[in-house]
Amino acid sequence: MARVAGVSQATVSLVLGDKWAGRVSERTAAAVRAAARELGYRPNLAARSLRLGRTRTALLVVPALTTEFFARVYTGAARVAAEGGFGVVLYPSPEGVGPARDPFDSARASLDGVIASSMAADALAAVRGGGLPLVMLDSSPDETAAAATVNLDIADGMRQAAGHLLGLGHRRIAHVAAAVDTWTFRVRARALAAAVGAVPGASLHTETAPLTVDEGRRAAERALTHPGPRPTALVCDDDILAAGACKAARRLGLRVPDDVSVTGFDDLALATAVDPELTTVRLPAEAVGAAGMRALMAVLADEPARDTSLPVELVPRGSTGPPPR
Amino acid sequence: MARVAGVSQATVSLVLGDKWAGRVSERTAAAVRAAARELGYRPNLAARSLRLGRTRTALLVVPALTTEFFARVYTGAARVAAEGGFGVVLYPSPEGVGPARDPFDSARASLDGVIASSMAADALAAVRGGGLPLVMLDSSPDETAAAATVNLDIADGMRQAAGHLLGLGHRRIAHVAAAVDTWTFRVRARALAAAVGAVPGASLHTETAPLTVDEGRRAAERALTHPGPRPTALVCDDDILAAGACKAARRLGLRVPDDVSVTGFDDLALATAVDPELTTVRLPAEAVGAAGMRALMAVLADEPARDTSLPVELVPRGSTGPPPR
DNA sequence: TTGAAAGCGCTAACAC
DNA sequence: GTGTTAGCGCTTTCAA
Repeated sequence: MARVAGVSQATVSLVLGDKWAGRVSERTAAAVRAAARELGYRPNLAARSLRLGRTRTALLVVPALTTEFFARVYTGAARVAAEGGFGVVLYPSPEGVGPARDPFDSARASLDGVIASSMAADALAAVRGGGLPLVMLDSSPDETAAAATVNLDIADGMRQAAGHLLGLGHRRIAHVAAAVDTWTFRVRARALAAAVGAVPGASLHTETAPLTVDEGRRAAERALTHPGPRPTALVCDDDILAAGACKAARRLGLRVPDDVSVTGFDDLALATAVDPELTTVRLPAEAVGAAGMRALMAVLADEPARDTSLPVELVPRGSTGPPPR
Repeated sequence: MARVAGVSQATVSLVLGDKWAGRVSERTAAAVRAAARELGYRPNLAARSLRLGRTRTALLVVPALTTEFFARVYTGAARVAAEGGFGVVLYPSPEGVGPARDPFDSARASLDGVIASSMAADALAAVRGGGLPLVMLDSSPDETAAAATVNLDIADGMRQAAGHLLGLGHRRIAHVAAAVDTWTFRVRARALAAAVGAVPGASLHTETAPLTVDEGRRAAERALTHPGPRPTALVCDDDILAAGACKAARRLGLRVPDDVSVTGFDDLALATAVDPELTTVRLPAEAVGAAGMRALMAVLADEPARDTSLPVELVPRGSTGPPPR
């Protein structure tokens, strides 16, 4: 552009790169900017990346975007990235995008770093060995390969949910657990077991289900029709399962929360779309994405990226109440 | 890489680019591939883009990903893109990602083309004038700026929904309409009015609401408490609004579908998460994204990209039934 | 304060 | 069949 528009060539780079401290006269700088605006000039990113060897682009590895939770993680990451002049490309693992087996190929960009959810474990193998800085989301804090981790205080969230139910007087509790072998769900199971185990006379039964409404319903039906006294509370590993659990209860002629209480996890839009609204543990999804991106940018800038832990919060709503009788 | 690993340099390009028809010996080709695998060689995309002047990257402009519908559109587009060696970057307009006002900047990539939802109209202004091939999704078919359009037969969907209710005997119908001034919603209103108007004795009342559960509930409450005989069916512009409408009915002590029928639009996961499950019009979101990407790739290849229209389908479920008495 | 020149890694035309 | 070469648009010394 420059060569035509005004004065020089390298000068343009300096001006547009805000690196003209005392190297370019105010006059020429202004001229350059004017010309740039006039021509609608956009520096060629490919050339810049080639020259710099950095792309200012991060890869976000998530298990399918169609889960609102990860869509929100993306949103948070993208916001922070944009503020820092970075971009984010997505690698939705298996089910989502089909045959794009290679993350470095699926994203048509060279990458500076990777942010990965622990739930996309299978895709992680491919990412490892890329030699790129890696930030792990919601994973075991002693994750070794990661340059930094962003964690949610999942255990505390589950303690809050359990405490809420136990405080209401529930003693027979069933866990509708996600059939996903991942740190975050293992923590939920462990924290719930610990909380229930600490209360004399309280008992816990577990059913597992893939993360769909229908499977959640089936698992909840199993829990509610299991031989022996019926549980009075269903603790579900996420809101999707909880929605299924509510349907199960209703199918069995039970009212929520009068006959059985139900709790979820995540606080998706779904939680307030169902009736009664779900008591659930709110996970700050956007904050997770934002913190992940911030951590990655810090690592890339050789700043110390300390591990982050984000608090979570129980949101009591209509799906829980005292046990019957 | 090549220079070190085996024989030459340009040869590598030919082999890895699958352009060695009768120009490279089978032996050397094999050698190159072996070396590439050994070194874990990845061609530098930035350099390739720079050389080629094309990036094999498309921009998808959507209004916020956190709507499951657009997450699915993205998934479909990404799948087709990956199959064709393309990439997709996202530009979620306003609310989603904050200050990334410039789509060409927000996506840290140079772009070959743009796929835009008509619902992201505000962002479109920025995209226009980029001089890039543009594919419009779910927009007015006589959209001029677009090189191709992918449409849903929204009008037919609404006719099916209206026909379903009218066939069940409903005559007092209320439209819970999206407060979004966009082609797709204007079509819904028009098609519904036409269908109801064609039946003697049938009447239509309209309330509008922003696309949230809560606003849907409020609008439905207004519709159900409006002076005069109560509507027996609520036709909602999407599933989110329909979920709100169900809550409204229940708050007013009305049963769904015994006292009032409710229909949605989209067939999100939400539609089967609520109880009763929503009768709704299924929009093939992934197919929209896929068709959009296919059309864009065709345009970029100078192939004739004819406009596409995708059929939609009513899915009758538990939220509709005959009117009371 | 500005310009000239090199080179990032790749592809395509051309020479051998 | 294979190697040489030029050049994509940018940033960054280095000279002027």
